[in-house]
Amino acid sequence: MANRRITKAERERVDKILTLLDEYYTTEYKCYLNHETPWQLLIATILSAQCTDERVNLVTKDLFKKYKTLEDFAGADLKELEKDIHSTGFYHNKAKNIIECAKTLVTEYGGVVPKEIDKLTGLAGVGRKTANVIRGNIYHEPSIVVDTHVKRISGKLGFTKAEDPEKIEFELMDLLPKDHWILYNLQIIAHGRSICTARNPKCTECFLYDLCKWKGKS
DNA sequence: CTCCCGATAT
DNA sequence: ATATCAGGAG
Repeated sequence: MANRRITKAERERVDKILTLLDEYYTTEYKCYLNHETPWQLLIATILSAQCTDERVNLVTKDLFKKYKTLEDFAGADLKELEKDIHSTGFYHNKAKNIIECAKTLVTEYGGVVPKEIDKLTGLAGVGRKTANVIRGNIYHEPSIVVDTHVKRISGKLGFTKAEDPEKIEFELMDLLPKDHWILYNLQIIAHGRSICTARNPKCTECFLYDLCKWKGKS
C-alpha cells in the first residue's frame, strides 16, 4: 500500500536507516517535554515554539505549580502570564494563545484535550505540529510530527524534497511504516541534538553517513 | 510572506 | 555578531 513510487533499492536504504535509528535510539525514547496531564503537554508544546525543550521544562516546572488547573490558565492575567513564560520567547503571542486555548478547552470540550486533528488545530496557538504531538504522545494515534529537526534531517537523508511542513508530513507518512511514525520524530530529535545538528553536523561520527544523501562536510 | 522574540552556542 | 531552538497566526 505505502511506498508505491519507491524503488526497491530506495526502500532498502530507508529500512536500513530505520533499523539503525531503532538500534541507536531505542523505543524507550519518549516525549521530551515534562508533563503530568494532556493539557500540560499541550501548553508545554505551545511554549516550545522556537525554544529549546530544556528551557520549556525549566519554565513549566514553576508554571504548573502556580497554575494547577486548566481553569487557572483560562482565568489567568495576561500580563502576569507573559512574565511567567517570558524566557521562552514570543511571550505575548504565547500567553494570549494559552489563555484563549484554555478557555476553549474548558467551555467547549469540558476540560478534555480533543484527539481529532481539526479540533486540535482549531485551538489558539495550536498548529499541525503541536496537534500531532498530542495525538502521538497522549492518544498514541500514529502521527508524524514535523518540527525543525525532522524537516532538516529528513531533507538531508533524502526522505523528502519538500519545504512545506505539511507536505513533508504527508510524504513521510507515505514513506515510513505506520508503526514507526511516532518514534521517528523522537529519534530524529535525539539525532538532531547529538549528531546531525543544524550548525556543525558531526558527519564523521554519524552512523548513518553511508546511507545519507547529503554527506556534508563535518 | 512577515511578524512574533528570549536564551544559548558558535 | 549571527544562527538556531519540539511554530503559529495574520
